[in-house]
Amino acid sequence: MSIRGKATSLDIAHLAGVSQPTVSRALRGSPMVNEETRQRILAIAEQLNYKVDKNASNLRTQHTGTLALLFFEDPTPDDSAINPFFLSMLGSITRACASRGYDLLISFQQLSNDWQADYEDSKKADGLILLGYGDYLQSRSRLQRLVEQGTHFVRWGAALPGQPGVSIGCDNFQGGCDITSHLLQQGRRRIAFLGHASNHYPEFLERHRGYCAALQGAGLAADADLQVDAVTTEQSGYEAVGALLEQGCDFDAVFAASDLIAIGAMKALHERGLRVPQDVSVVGFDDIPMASFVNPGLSTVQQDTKLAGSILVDSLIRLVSGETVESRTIPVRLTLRGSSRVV
Amino acid sequence: MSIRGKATSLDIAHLAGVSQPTVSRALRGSPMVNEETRQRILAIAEQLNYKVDKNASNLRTQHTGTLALLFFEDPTPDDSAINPFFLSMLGSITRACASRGYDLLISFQQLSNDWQADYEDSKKADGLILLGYGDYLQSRSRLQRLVEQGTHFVRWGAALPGQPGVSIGCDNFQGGCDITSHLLQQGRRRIAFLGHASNHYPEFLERHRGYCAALQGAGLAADADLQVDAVTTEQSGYEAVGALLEQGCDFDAVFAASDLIAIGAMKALHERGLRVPQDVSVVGFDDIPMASFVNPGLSTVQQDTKLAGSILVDSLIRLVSGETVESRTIPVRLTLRGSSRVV
DNA sequence: CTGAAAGCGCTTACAG
DNA sequence: CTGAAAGCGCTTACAG
Repeated sequence: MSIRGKATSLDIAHLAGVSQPTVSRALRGSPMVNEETRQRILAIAEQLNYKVDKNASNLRTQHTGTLALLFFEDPTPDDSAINPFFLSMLGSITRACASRGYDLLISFQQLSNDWQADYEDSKKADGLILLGYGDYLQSRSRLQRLVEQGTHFVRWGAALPGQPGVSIGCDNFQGGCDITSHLLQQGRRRIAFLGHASNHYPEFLERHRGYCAALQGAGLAADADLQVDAVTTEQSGYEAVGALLEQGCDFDAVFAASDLIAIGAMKALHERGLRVPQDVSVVGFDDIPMASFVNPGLSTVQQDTKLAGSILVDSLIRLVSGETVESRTIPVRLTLRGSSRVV
Repeated sequence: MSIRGKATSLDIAHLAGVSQPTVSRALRGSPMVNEETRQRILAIAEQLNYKVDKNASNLRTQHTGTLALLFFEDPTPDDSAINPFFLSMLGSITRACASRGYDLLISFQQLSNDWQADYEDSKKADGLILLGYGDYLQSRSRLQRLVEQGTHFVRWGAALPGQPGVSIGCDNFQGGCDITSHLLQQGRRRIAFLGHASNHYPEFLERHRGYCAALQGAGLAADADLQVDAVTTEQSGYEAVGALLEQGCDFDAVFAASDLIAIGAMKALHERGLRVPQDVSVVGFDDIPMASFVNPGLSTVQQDTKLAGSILVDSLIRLVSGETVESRTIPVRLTLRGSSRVV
C-alpha cells in the first residue's frame, strides 16, 4: 500500500488477499462476489478511506455521473448581480442533481465563447442544462448545432414550434393572460406593458401575447403606445416608466414582464409621487424573493422554480439514458399582493 | 477515425500523419513541436471538433482543474430558499472560478453525509471551498479531519485563533461596532441585538462583540434583556421582535445579526404599528439585494461578496499549488438607508 | 465465485 | 523535433 497519496483498489486487493478486479466488483455491489469477501474488502476500504477514482472509472465506462449547467447572460456582461430568478433556478437545479446522485458542474458562458464544446465534448459531463436570458435568435443556431452533434441537453425557455432540442418553460402566455385579467377585474383599463415584445425575447413575447388576449377578451385593444421595451433589470423598468410619463401617456396599471422591471417601475412611480396601487397598479412576473418585501408587496406570476429544476434534471437524465423526451410547459400561478389591490 | 463517437488524439494523429504523442504535444502548446506540424494538427482538431478527454488527462496528470464548492446548511434542511447572501457568494465564486480557468463542482452537503471524502478523495476536484452556515462546533471536528488528511480547502467564516485550516471572512467585529456606533450617533440608546451570540455561531458572536464594544465606547452597558437569539431567517427575526415586545422591553433600535432577521423584524414592527425608523431604527448585516428594496431601505453592513469570492478561489488555487496561505479578514462597509435615519 | 488480460485516452520520461 | 513505451486506476468481457 502506498503510504503517500490516496489508496487504490490495488492496495486494497493486496491487503484483502484478492485480485484487484474483485475489489472493484465488491465495491460496486456486484452480486458475483462472496459476501464474506465483500465485507472484508469493504472494511479495508473504509479503514483506508478509499474512494473510487472518478477519472479512472469515467474513462473506463465513458460516462461521468455529472451534469453541466451552462448559464449564459446577455444584457449584463459585467459583474453585476445575477437575476434572482435564475439564482433561484440554479439553487433548485443544484438540489435536484444532488438528490439524484449527480454532480453539477457550473459554468458562466459569458466568460467563454466555446459553448457546447467545453463540457460534453470533453467528457466532463453526460449532458447539459442551458439556462439564461438574452437574445434568443443569437443562440438558436447554437442550439441547432448541439442537436446536430448529438449532444444531450435541455434548456429552460419558451417551447417554440420547430425549436431545436428539448425546452422546459413555464406557461408564459397563460401567466400574461391571467395577470392582465386580474388587473381588468380591478377596474384597470389603461395597462402599460413593460418589456420587449419581439421574437428575440420569446418569453416576453408570450407574456405580451397573453396580455393582448386578455385585453381582447375584455373588448379592449392593446394600445401600442403603452408598450415600452425593457430588459430584465430594475434600471430598465425605472427608465421605461420615465419614458411613459414623459410622453404624457395615460395609464392606470403597469404589467412588467419581470419582477425586476416591476420593482424599478415602482421606484420611478414613487419618486414622481404616484401611489401604488391607488394611482397605478403594478404587477410583475417571476415571483422572486424580493417581490414579497417591496412595499407594497408586488403582485406577480409565480414560476415554480423547484418544480422546474426537477423537471429539467429528470428530463436530462432520461435523455442521457437514451429515452425520448418532449418539451414541456409548466403551469403558473398568480401571487397577488398589495401592488394591485386597492383595499 | 471513428465515425461514431468523439474523435480521439489517435484519430488526429492518423489524419495528420504523425504519432499520437505529437498530437498531444501540439495541442498542449509544447515548444518542442514543429510549427508547421502544429498548425496542421490544430486545423484537423478544429475540424473534427476535438476536445481533450478530461478523464484521461486528469487520470494521467493526477489533477483536475476543478474546484468543488461544498455548501452546507443547517437550520433549514428542507427545500426552503437559500439565504440570498450565500447565493450571492455562490455567484461570485462561480465567476471567479470561470475567470481563472477552473471548473466548479457544486454540492449541497445537507444531502450527503459523506463530507470531505466525496470530492478531493475521489479525484473530482483539486480542492474544496466550504461555504455555509449552521452550528460551527458541529463542523469543527470535520475541519480538523480535513487538515489531517491533507485536503486542500478554504472556508468562508470567522478566522478564529487555533482554527483548523484557512478561513476567509469579513470583519464581523468591526462591522458590528460600526453599525452600532451609527445607531448611537443617531441618538439611539436602547439597542436590541437579534441573533445568537454564542461560540456555536462565531460570526454572530463577533458581531455581538462589536456591538458591545461600541456601547462601551459610548459609556453604555449591553443589557442582556435586549439580546434575543435568532438564526438567519425572516421568521426568526419576526419572532424575536415579538418576544421582545411581549416582554415589555423598551428599545429604540434593533441591530439584527443578518438582513434576513432585520427584514423579519421590520415586518413585525410594522404589524404592531411601530414606525421605522421614527419609533425604532433597524439595521442588518450582509447587504443582500433585497435590503435596498424593503421600505424603508435597510441600513446594513455590506460584505463584499465579489471580493470574497475572488479571495477564496485565489487562496485555494495557491494552496493547491503548494503555497502557504494565511487566513484573512475582509473589511466591511456601512450602507446606510432609510431604516436608521430620521430625516 | 474469482483471476488474468485488455483497454478507456491521455501525458511524459526516454531514446534517438 | 519526433516516436515507441509505459502507465494513470479503473471496469468488464473472458475463461475457469
